[in-house]
This record gives sequence, structure tokens and C-alpha cells, in this order.
Amino acid sequence: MNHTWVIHIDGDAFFASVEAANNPRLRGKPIVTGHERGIATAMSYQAKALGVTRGMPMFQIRKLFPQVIIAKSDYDSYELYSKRMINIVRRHVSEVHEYSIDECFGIVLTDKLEKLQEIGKIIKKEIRSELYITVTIGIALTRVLAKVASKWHKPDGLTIITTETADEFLMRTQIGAIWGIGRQGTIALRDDDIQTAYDLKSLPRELIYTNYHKRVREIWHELNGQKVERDTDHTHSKSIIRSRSFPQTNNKEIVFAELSNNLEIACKRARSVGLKPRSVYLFLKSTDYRYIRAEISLIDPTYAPSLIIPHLRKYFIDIFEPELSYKSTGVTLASFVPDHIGLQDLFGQMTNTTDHEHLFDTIDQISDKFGNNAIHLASSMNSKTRSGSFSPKPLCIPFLGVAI
DNA sequence: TCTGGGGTCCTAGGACCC
DNA sequence: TCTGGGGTCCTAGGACCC
Repeated sequence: MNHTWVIHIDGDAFFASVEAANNPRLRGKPIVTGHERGIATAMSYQAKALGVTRGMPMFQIRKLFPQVIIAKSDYDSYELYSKRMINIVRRHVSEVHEYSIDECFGIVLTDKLEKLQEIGKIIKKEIRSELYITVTIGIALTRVLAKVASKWHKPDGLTIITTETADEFLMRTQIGAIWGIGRQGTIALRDDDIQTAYDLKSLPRELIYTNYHKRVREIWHELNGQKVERDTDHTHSKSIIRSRSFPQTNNKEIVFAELSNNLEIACKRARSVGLKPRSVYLFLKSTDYRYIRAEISLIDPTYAPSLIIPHLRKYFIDIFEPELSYKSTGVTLASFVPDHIGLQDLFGQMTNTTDHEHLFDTIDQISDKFGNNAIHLASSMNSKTRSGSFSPKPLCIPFLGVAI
């Protein structure tokens, strides 16, 4: 009888590996990415071996490990490699679920362990020879178990967990290491004297159903080899968030500029995936951790920020409290409508958002050529966090604001 | 342990209605 | 008008992941 196996593919030190793949001189060297943020976002295994950790400040890395190569993040490349990696996986499995930029799940139907081994090996081989990066693969009957397997031997590993071998693996896996159980969950389960994945797996069903929430119940099933269907395909995002923190201020114009800038960038992303939001959420975070938000419902969904700005300003004025000091703002776009669906009003007229949207198509082309945010809304001018704000030579363009 | 940002999903609790 | 119960819908916020 054939079983449906889950194969989990996980890029090793993904961002750092892509840097090395793009630049052969970096291969085998200690690399850290995140130069633009001043802290390490990803490290190659060589850098990890030296003792570099996630979040470590760059100045410290430079001082302690002068041999480390510091690169700035190149998300366009990471996206590209991610797509290529998924395409290779797609050649060998019947179904692929994209999970994150460096991970995906595939489905394989077979009852032969050798076959699984073979598929795992060929995927690894093709990714290595075509992309110059390595991946770690975990195979098991469920996603949770496949994640246990891929954590087992990193980097460049291939581990299969079968029904027969599952208990050995689970006895040696701390509950906190299980996918879906975080800090709070670990505390709660430890209180019940559940220390390992095996302890959780072995609990009687009645106990799981009377004492625990949905998430733990689902994990319990998956540890027992029973698949829980859940949407892991994040190909179509349900929301686009853009937020940034900045040096604290109570200056209304500056805070609004940050908000406006976030809106512009979120809209650009929405345009790139062809999704128009119906809902726009804005939030302000104050230095005393107050979280103030508002929701805008758009009558005509649009990803032209110029059409949203007037609403944004109105709601912003409502929620802005001048006596507070702020450190962050953000914008969330949600309730998307695909942009190939033309919205018509009651009289069959196309809605009048299209002029603005065409304008932003053009702006997107200009930014592709001259860099992100070569052009931006005048309302974002005061934003300190605008990417590209270090570009030279301001250039005035009538009606649009200023391009830098 | 926190930093920092981009996401998804679930739950508790309030509002509202019958 | 109050009491009570039940259902639904929405939102804020928590938890988790990468």
C-alpha cells in the first residue's frame, strides 16, 4: 500500500548561501548578511562556527572576527533562488507547498524507502549543481515529523522518519523544538511534566482533547503520524504589512511622513503581486507601548497610494495624540481583490481608480530602472527611514513631489 | 534576552440581535 | 423594563514562525 509522504526542503543558511552562490569568491568563507541593518540576519556555517549569532551587531562582529565578510541583504536574489529551488523540487514530487522563502513541502506517493531516499538525493544533487547551494531534507508521514527530520542533521542532511523509527527520534526531541510549540507552549507543557516530543505523542487522546487547545491537538495527531490538513501554501498572501520604527518623536508631520512612506512601499508590493486591498489598517506605536490603530474601508479597492493618502490623513488626524511620543508606524493592506478583475459600479462604468494606477505602473518602471523610491509621494518627504534616502541630487518633478 | 520586521492563525470577549 | 439564554459577528491581542 502506498503512503503519502511529506518531504521538507530547507535551505541551509539560505541568505548567506545565496551570497556565496552569486559570488564564487565568497564560497567556503564566513559570511554574514544584514549590513544595511547593522545586525546579523543570516550567517554561513563558517561564520556560525566562529561564534557569530543572529542579531549580533556588526561593529562587534568586525571587532571580534575581522575575517568575516559582511554583505548587505539582497532580497531580489533570495526570491529568485527561492523560486529556482522550488522549481527543482517540483520536478520530483507531485505537489509543492511553498512555506517561506527558504522552505517548502512536497508530497511523494510510495511505499518504498529506497524510492524516498533516491528522491531526496536527486533533489539535493540538482539544487547543488544548478544553484550552488545546499539544502537539508526531512521526510516523514506528516509535516511536523518531516520538520523533526530536517532538523536532525544540518547542513546538507537527509533524514527519513518512519513509523518504526519515530519514537527514537521523538524521545530525543525536546517539546520546545517541535514546530508550532513556542515559549509559552513549552512552559505550559512542562508544567504538565511533558518534556519530550515522545511524552506529548504518548498522551491518551481523551486527555489531549479535554486539556489542550487546537494547536496542541493538531501537533499530537501529526506526531502520531496522522496528517492534519492545513493551508501551508503561502503563495497568495492575505495581508501585506509594512512598518518601520524610527527615533522617537511627537512631531505630527514626521510621524505622518513615516506612515505615508509605509503605505507607498506596501502599495508597491501589492502592485507587484497584482492584488488590490479593500481594507487598509494603520497603526502607531508610542514609546510607552501604546498601540493605536484605525481601519479604512476602500469603496474601490486600489493599490495607488495617492488615492489612499486622503483617507490615511483623515484617520491619522483622528488617532494622533499630540501628548504622546511615537517610535513606529505601520500599514497593513488586506482583503485583496485580484487586479485582473475589473470592478464595475451599478451603471456598468469602470471605477475611476485606473488613471492613478497607470501612473504608478510608470513609477514602478522608473524605480526598477533608477532604484527603489527614486520617486515618492510628497507626503513621504519627511520620512527618515525611506530606503534610498542616501541617494544624491534631488530632482523636482511637477505634481509628483520630489525624486531623489 | 532583546533587537526588528513580515506574516498566519486562534481565542476571548464585546456588541448586537432574537 | 428586567431577566435570561443563545447565537453570530467582529475585533484586539496573543502565540508562533521565518
